[in-house]
Amino acid sequence: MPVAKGSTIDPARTRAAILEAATAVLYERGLDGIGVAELCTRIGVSKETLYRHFGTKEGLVEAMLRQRSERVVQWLAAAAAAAGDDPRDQLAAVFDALQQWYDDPVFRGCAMLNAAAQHHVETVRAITARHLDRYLELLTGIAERAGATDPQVLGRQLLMLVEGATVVAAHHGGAGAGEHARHAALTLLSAAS
Amino acid sequence: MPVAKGSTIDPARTRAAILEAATAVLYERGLDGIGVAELCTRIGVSKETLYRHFGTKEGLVEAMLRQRSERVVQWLAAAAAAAGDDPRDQLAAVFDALQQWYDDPVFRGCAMLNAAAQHHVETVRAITARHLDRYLELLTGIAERAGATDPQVLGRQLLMLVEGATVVAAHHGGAGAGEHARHAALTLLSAAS
DNA sequence: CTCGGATCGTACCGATCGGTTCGACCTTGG
DNA sequence: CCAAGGTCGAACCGATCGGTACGATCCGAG
Repeated sequence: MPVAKGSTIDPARTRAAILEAATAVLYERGLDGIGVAELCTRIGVSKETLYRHFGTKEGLVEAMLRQRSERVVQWLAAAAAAAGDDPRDQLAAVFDALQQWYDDPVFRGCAMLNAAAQHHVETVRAITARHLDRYLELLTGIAERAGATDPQVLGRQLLMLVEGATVVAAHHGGAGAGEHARHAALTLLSAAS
Repeated sequence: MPVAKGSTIDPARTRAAILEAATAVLYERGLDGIGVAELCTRIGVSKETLYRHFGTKEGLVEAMLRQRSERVVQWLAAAAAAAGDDPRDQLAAVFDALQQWYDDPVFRGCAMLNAAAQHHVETVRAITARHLDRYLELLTGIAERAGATDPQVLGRQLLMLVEGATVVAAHHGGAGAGEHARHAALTLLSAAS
């Protein structure tokens, strides 16, 4: 479906639609795995329009990574919040949500880590670092509420489990990865409080 | 330093030297972050020589990933073996070795994972999967010798910790990552036996 | 009804890509 | 001492890259 014909009611809508469609394609093919020309035909938009909205391919990539990071973190936070007040339930809910993600046929690992692995550009690496920051914040919060002796350290260990589970799921098969990681996380949580 | 002048005593030596030098450059710059021409000048070899030995840039990448995977796994296995007979000591030694790696200024994450994140080629993904297999084998062996109830599951959880620690160290700062992961690993090992 | 702007499609740009070829050189084995 | 072959450096190839320019089209606001 073409993004728009002629003038669109709202240019911002066009930008959002491009971002949405480009995210899917770039995640599937890799940032350097598809050229701007083919990308444009795939998402049904002209190069001129894309470049007016994002200036540069890098600009598009950055906008997409920012949006994606935002969404993923909020999604996990929501899953935790929906699990009730018990920090253990919240932690379990995070890994259950991750397992859901791993089971998605289009799952190809963490988009931010994939991007940082290929683009050594500073802004991309900064977005990835910020992404891990927000993960860490979420997990440290759970550790604190669970009364961990050292919530900072436990949070970081849980972050490693989250990222490790994602890596293993992406490159070694995702079946049961979330469950195994959840079990390990709860063990660490028990031992640390 | 040029790899050789005129005919070399041993063409295999040339190939090994190219592999060695190319590995460092490609790891630093990313597989697609440098062209074959610049790569050749950087490592002091002509394109013709490189192409005769590896046929293709992909061929070079695959050879380099295979060698690298081999070395990393054997290095970790050696570190574990050198720690004595106690499985706990062996596990701790693995994470101490990892911390050493994280502290290396040229550390840029796991080369296999980085490669798999950008090249969707099947052979590259296969090398990465095989790499994780060997990691898993090492860790499961430790879990078995430690008398874990379910060595397969514990091995996979330890694999997640290893990969997670590497990801965090690469993208979020490596200080203390190995120690935190080691502590978590020993906690899991205790809880599982 | 007209005007301004968002869009399309296409052609085009210079640069770089991976890969090939060739003549000259050097070294080693016979 | 000479032939064989590994190597170099540079030229060269077609393809593709990210990015720009332009005329045509369409739509909404006045």
